[in-house]
Amino acid sequence: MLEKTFDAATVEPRLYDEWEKAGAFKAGAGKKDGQDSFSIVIPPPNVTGSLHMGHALNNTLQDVMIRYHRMKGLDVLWQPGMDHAGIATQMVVERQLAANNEPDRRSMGRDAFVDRVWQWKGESGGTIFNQLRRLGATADWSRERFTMDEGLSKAVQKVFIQLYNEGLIYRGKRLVNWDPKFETAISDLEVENKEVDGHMWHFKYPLAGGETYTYVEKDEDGNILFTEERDYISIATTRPETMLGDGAVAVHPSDERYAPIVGKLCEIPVGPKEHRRLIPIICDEYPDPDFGSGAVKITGAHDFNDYQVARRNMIPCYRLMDVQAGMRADGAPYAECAAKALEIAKTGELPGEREVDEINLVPDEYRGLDRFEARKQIVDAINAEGLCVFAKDEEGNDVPFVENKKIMQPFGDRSGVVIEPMLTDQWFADAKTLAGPAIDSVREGRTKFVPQNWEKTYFEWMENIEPWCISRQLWWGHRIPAWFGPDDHIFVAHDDAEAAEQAKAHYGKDVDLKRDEDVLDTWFSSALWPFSTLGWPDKTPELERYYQTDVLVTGFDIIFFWVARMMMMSMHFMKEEPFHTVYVHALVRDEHGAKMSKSKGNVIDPLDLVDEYGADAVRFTLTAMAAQGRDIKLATSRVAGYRNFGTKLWNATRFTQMNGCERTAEFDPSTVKETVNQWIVTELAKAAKDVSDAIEAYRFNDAANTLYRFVWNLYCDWYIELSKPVLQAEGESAAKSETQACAAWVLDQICLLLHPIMPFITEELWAETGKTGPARKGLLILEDWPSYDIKDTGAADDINWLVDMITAIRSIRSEMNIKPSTQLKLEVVGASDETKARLAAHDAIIKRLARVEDIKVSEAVPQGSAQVVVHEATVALPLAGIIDLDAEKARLEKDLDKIAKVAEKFEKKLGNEKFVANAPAEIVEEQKAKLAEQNELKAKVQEALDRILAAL
RNA sequence: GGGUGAUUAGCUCAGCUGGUUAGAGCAUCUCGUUUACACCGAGAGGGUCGGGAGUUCGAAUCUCUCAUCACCCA
Repeated sequence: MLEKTFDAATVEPRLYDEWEKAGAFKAGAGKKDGQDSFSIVIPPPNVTGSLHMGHALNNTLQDVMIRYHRMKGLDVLWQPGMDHAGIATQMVVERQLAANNEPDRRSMGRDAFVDRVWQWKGESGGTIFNQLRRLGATADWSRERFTMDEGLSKAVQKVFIQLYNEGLIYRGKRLVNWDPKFETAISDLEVENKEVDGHMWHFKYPLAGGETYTYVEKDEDGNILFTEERDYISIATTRPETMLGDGAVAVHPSDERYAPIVGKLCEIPVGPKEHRRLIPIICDEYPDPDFGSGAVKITGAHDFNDYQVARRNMIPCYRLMDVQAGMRADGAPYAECAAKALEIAKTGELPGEREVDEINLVPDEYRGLDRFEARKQIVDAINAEGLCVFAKDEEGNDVPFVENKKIMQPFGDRSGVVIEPMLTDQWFADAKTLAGPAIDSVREGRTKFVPQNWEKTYFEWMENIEPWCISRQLWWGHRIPAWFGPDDHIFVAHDDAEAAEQAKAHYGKDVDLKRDEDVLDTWFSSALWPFSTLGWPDKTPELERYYQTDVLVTGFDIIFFWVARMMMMSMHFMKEEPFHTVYVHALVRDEHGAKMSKSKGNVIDPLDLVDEYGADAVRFTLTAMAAQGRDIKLATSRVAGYRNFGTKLWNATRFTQMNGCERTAEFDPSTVKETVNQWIVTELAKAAKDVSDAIEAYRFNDAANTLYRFVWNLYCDWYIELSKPVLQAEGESAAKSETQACAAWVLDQICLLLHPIMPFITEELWAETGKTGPARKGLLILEDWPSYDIKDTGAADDINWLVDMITAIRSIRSEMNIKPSTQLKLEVVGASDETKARLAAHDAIIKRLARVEDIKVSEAVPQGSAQVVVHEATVALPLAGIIDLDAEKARLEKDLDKIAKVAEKFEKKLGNEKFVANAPAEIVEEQKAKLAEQNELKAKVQEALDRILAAL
């Protein structure tokens, strides 16, 4: 006999072990001959990561599909693995070194540090997989891959070399997002733009040689508002320290105010007086004439917009900062550099990227300062010189004009420090070219997004894709297979020897080569995931069998990271999409819809939920809430509710055990005789089809809700209750043994259907109910997904009538305050032959469930009865002297009112000529039938009311 | 500023291609040891589907518009 409740905490680990021992997670476990494959590659979690709700949802849905398809007999592979997370992992290990007072990364050297990272990985990496096991995830752990393992590294190398040789990877000096804490380039997806309090300073850039012009401001109609003779142009900036690197001042071509001075030079109002730099005033579409003064300083090396302007207009980009975002302290003294810059400004001739980069325009006194300290000093210096724009304070004094305003500032999502746009040498992949086929795949429907609207986001991003900066200045990652000759000529090769060979051919002699220090972006290796994990570049049977994979399951916040990159690389190297479907699920938020974050303290740890409610409840909750196109607001009450659902099923099984419901080998659902049994098997077949359809259509919530309804509302609330009179009758009968077998059989089917979502409790019940009756083949996890050939015998009509009858009597009892213990007598008036037959057939059930001791068919309603209309018949409860006639009158009136309202709706509809003329005939018929039904009901209730009125 | 999505019972949400008497769970109220289950059962109350306009015989569902909120990108 079962315990009263399911003990998830002890059962779950035991079952997980059994599954694993049975080899149930292995690729192809339980596959049927001739069946196709079904494969999913896990979106690789980060080796430093631990399980959060997003993972829980993501992996639950994958596991539901995996378990479902495995049961369907497909050759299933769920390929697990992790990525090496360059920055995050390096950060974790560096922190650990610091905490242990060990030498830092630089003092221990690259090789020792990388060894140390591997050591860390061996000890602490991948905790997330143990957490996924607790959720019941059935990935094929024996095939776990890691982006840094040998095979995947080989794939990365091959891809890099091939793309380089195809001209799709190149090296160049570009503006990239620079993280000064980690001292590496990062992708713009790793940058978080946040609104912070900032300042906007307004400064005067004096015109060269003391020139003046008439500054005129006009309103929309051309009326002059303000005129002033000026010897400067006014600039607004939020970053005064970058003024040192200005290459120009730009104004909009349509801006008449500055038309007189376009093409002239102006002076940057900072630095030693004798070396003030002159820069040109140019026209460009970029400045917004209505914003600030309408004039914008152009600092190509430190701002993405300025960079574009600089490139368009041949303006030099002067780098001002070092790798830690301190002001540069290298190179020639300021005087020398400033002179070179002045020369460039005057001639307009742009030297090479390298030469420009050697010019350090940071004045000597600011060299080596932190950028924020430099900012402060520069502002002070300009103000002291009176080259700021002035405003009046409250007392009418002139004060420097500084606006306090919100500005968007980029932060590194890992480091949390302000990201600096920085001109550096990096490797780039030609994402635009690679994106082409990937865009076509989706446009031509070879890969579909579910829900479809995410296609738009995908296109948006892919069509505006920028060159992908793939190099990182880190030590942990795939080192770029490129060597530099003495003249910086690049040799891309598989190893030193090959590079040396290439160099020898190039130079005609042996030379010293220096290998590139940089590693590749983690996403470069993740992009290969769908095929590299299957063994590419080798031609493995796995690749043959499981590529293309079926579906990628991911959150929308990560479409760019995973989907886009996997699509690009797969199309290029495999010539086939990595997956035919991308299922994009929601973000899990807290119950009020706020994003879960550590700082808010509203994080729900999925493992805490598993501890408290069991993995099945957590899985069911996430599945039931995974409606397409909506965020999940997770309330723990919901999880508790689904835990209760599991207990309900558990206890239903317990009931069947107590009532001799054993499985029998010969039970055949298509030949059951009892109406109740016919009904439940028909409903089961319907539910099973709905569940299959829902899972295949990625409508996971529908699958969960269908099961919930079937198990609780149909099987437990009605089937079991309706079966009780038969099951608990004395002695043996055909009806009893059929019902016993049927109840057990349906329970088996429930276990099968529910297993993908609630694997543990169903497996446990499967074992429990397997202790009697025919022996089980094995574990539930490897059982066959059911399908049924059960014809509808129309039993549902009968049962619906029965349910209506019982509910009506219960309702009346409750409303008339009849004690539950009171046994009533029932008189049914105006019953059709069918109703009479049903009354006879279900006599015992009605008596039991409605607590009635006697049922008879009568000609007339007895005086002083409570009455309720069930279909065509009036059910009278003779309660003369007991019932409150006024209350009964009120009840019937209320009823009547309700019916009248409904009837009115139909009448109105049918009274509309246009409706009758235009609506499909079947709809009109349906409405007519409904109206007739309501009218009939109304008449009966009216009669009942009349009888009460007569008795009053 | 651009984009996307949301707005349905007190709360969290279903409601797919327009035809339901607008549903569920939780919460609420009343009743209940009818021995599978109080992590339960029975019954009940509760919504002019964010506002407005339109298309249509018919709109929670389609269109427009406004409002509020959220997220993404500038």
